[in-house]
Amino acid sequence: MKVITVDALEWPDDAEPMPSAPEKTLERLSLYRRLLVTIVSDGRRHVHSHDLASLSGFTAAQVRRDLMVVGYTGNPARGYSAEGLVEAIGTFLDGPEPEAAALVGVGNLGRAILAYFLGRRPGARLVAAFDIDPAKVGRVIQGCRCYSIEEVERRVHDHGIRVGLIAVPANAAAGVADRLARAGVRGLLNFAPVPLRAPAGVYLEQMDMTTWLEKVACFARNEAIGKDGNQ
Amino acid sequence: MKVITVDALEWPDDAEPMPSAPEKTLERLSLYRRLLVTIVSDGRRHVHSHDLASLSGFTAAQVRRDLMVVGYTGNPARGYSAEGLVEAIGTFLDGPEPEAAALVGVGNLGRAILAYFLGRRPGARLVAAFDIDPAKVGRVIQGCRCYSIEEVERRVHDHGIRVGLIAVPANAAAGVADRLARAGVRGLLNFAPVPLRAPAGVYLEQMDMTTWLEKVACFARNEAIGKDGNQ
DNA sequence: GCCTGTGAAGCTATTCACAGCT
DNA sequence: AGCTGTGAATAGCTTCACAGGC
Repeated sequence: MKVITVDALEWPDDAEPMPSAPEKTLERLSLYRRLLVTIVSDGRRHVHSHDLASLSGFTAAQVRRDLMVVGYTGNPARGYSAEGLVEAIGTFLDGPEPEAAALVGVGNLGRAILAYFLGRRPGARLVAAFDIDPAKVGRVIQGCRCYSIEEVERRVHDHGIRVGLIAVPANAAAGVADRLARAGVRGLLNFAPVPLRAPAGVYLEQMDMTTWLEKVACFARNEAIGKDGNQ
Repeated sequence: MKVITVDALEWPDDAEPMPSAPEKTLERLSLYRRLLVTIVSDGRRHVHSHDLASLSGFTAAQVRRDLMVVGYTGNPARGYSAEGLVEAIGTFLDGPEPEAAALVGVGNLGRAILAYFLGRRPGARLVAAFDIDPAKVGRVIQGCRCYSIEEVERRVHDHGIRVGLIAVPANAAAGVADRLARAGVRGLLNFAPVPLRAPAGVYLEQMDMTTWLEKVACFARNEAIGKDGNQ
């Protein structure tokens, strides 16, 4: 539905209590937060939009726009409180508490993913991993307990998992996506090299490395310009 | 620079012999190609835009627009020749021959990346891997020979490598990006969990898993709608 | 003076809709 | 009847530019 008056401009009608924003904005917010965390741990108390801009590679205007959607308001003299912003972005992105997530497929890629998130504490915690290989079941791999895929429904329910990462071979991916969706997962990150059709009501993000590689190769070939790479 | 007449609309002025297109289009083309390859190997000779649409999850109009930029023209009765399209997209994306690419960092993630591309033949071939760990140097890992990072300049030059994949720890990433750029690489795919500033003239793609996870988590929390996930 | 917050303008991307072909 | 190719319309995103505050 269209928005009519200037002041109702904020969210499209259906009066959700909690926020939502353009995908791109969400992505940038996620990055700002991480930059801010390091700023805070460096002992700085305040940041200006152009600080975040130069750290992130976006423009200052863009940064301010993005911060508008989280509703955190700075101060012309001092800028934004770094800590305050981290918290504001946190409640915006994560809500009251970070989501629980599960990884399916503990092969090469799966282990790399676990290692990647080990020690980081993003807006989601990897609380369980699943695999069919009995040799992996029961072990703790990169700090994450591995269960049999057969337990997926029960554990998704018990842990309140709403996010699933798929890192299984191509031919198994669609089945896993379905099974996760049926178990109650609402968001999927697919690392398998096949395009998945998102089950109804679940948000699907495709991690398509082949596409990215080909895109970069294409730009590399044609006098690369774009994104940050100026000129 | 602006484009003036209707018929000059094709490419912005500076008369490059070879193509260029919006990033998003490139991404979709890459996917179409892979879908087409499986269509061809299933023995089908022709496809319609809506076939590609339903396989890829985009709209038929979108597919046709994208194919416009590669300049391949179909036929109202039969649609597009599947083989012809694969080839047309191939020459558009890859040019005369696929780019040579190098991976830096053969840890968990690096190995997973090698495994991922092993056997696939996308628009770039992984022809060399580099690491500082002497234990890895000289070995062949997932079908790819591993060299000392010290050889990077020489090998990049010798193999004509123009694409680099960075899979080193966060603190080493910026240095590696610089070194690759200085050695002549024109496109970078960064898997390290830090935002890199692209060296002048090189195209940089950030593989930011944390961002993606947080985005998916955010949508999962908020009655997920978006992308494909209908309703 | 330099910063934030934000309407308004400018771009880019997607979708519509239809002429032309078979 | 159903498809492609494509101008025109729409929607979405980013940048500009400036009012208002310290």
